[in-house]
Amino acid sequence: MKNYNFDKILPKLEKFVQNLGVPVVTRIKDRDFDPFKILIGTILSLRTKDETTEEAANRLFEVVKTPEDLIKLSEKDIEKLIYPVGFYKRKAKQIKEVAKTLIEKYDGRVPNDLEELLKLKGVGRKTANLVITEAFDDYGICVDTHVHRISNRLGWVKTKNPEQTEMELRKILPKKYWKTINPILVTFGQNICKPISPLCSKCPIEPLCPKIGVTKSR
DNA sequence: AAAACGGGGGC
DNA sequence: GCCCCAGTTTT
Repeated sequence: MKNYNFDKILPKLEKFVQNLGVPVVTRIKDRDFDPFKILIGTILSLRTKDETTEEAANRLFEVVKTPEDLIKLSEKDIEKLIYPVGFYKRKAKQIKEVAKTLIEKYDGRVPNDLEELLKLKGVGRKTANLVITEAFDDYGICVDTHVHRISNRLGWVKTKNPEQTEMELRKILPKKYWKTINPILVTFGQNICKPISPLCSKCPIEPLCPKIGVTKSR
């Protein structure tokens, strides 16, 4: 059995990011733990900065509380509400279609099921797993580019895309870390273990890191 | 000035 | 597997 050092690394990183002086990224602020708002907010957040997402989500949710509210709006109206986010035209179309599907197939509710979530337009593995962990407090592993990159650098996995990373982590990562690995590694990845020129000299787990694929500079 | 960026869809 | 998307920040 390979020694992944999860119990050495993850608790240490969790403490480290908590003491960084920046908020630990959760990607979900206060959405009243409403699965619908969490799902829609997550779609809006794709490839978009947190503050921008928040601005758009707050505007949208002032008007829209339920899938029924959302399908009443035209795509143009939705575009205006969510405007600052990237891909706003596509996202406006997607979230309206998601709302329609929720009403037609799921009685207006968000399913707590990975496969069902993945059927929704605009929902991929990252979004679906985030909804499962955040909205339902259930077991999922949300693999974004940070989790993917760092899992490879640390030698936990040897994969070339996030889906493969998720599948490998499902086999090797203790369940107690499934929910927290994303916020921990995202915050760590933004501040220390960056894609290019990572700050290894400031890294608390540097001695444990084989630095696979780490590029000092371009 | 390029490239990257907190993915996902369509092909 | 490859290409596109939209606007901002890094390099």
